[in-house]
Amino acid sequence: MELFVSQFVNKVDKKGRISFPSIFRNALPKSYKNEIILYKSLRHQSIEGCSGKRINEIAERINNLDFFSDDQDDFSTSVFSEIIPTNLDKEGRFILPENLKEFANITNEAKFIGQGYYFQIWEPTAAILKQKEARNRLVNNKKSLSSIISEKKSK
Amino acid sequence: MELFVSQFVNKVDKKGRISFPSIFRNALPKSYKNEIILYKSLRHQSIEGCSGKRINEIAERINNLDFFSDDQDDFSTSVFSEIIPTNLDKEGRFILPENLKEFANITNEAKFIGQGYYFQIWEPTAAILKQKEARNRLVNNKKSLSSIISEKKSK
DNA sequence: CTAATTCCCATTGACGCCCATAAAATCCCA
DNA sequence: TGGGATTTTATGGGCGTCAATGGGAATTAG
Repeated sequence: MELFVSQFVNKVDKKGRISFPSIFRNALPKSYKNEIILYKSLRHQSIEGCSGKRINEIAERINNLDFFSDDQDDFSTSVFSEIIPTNLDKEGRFILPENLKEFANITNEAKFIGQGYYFQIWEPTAAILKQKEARNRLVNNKKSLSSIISEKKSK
Repeated sequence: MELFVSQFVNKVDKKGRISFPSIFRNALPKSYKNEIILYKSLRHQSIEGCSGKRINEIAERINNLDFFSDDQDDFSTSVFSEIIPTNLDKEGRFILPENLKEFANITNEAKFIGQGYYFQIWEPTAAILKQKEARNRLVNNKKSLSSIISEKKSK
């Protein structure tokens, strides 16, 4: 499966449009081209997004939670009721919904951050802070990193 | 698996391109020919890189982390947003991204250093210093080297 | 009918594709 | 095995295409 990787700062134009980065477009599954799913991050003041295909996979995972658990209900509410399916135009742009822009403090520019199977959209300055923190945690935590990166582990 | 070995100094041209050494190209997996992944080294002021295949293997492990964990988000940011997938042209060259060049103080020339499963790209003068230090540490520490080698044998 | 959204066209700069050359490495045959 | 012939590699540069961006026209929604 293709991954969302790397990072890009793009501009929001007068009409509220912004280009979805080219290599992110290429990471969308063929059968879900031209569609992305947006939602508020549960952890940060930022927007998150993914392909329609991934939403279906998440639905499965949630469905596998205990049917009567609070988690199941909370996630159904938080995730499914809040997601915003969005279409890309022929130039690969989409309209950033006003309430999401406010939530993430985005005005003229936004930074796309690849997260593998999903992506995030940040106000550029806030994104830099977030990345520094993540990198620090990584450096101070080499042991757990190496267990992820090292060759023959897991599986 | 093929390894990245030996070292080469190549030139950065006006367009910012540089040749990926021929024997490094041959070390790329067939299904990931023409693609390399670049990122800032966590240890040094240098660039590191690997094949796309390796990144996909890491992605799988991260995706297997608890879906709701903070670690999952941290790792995704630190790994996926910081890597830069890059294509080789038909002559085996690629564009050295400006921010990575700055990070490693590279201007006209760069030194490729094979590290086995990955490689490094250094400003040539800095590379010489680094290699001397590494060699001195090894020579002053033969005992631990032999223990590394015999460990491998016993596997 | 007004406002929002999509379509279409234009511009600019970056990048990929192609061709060319010189030097180095490899081949090959007497 | 020596040395010329061929292939590969590193490098340079022209040019077409594509991505990001802007804005007018057309279309849809309410």
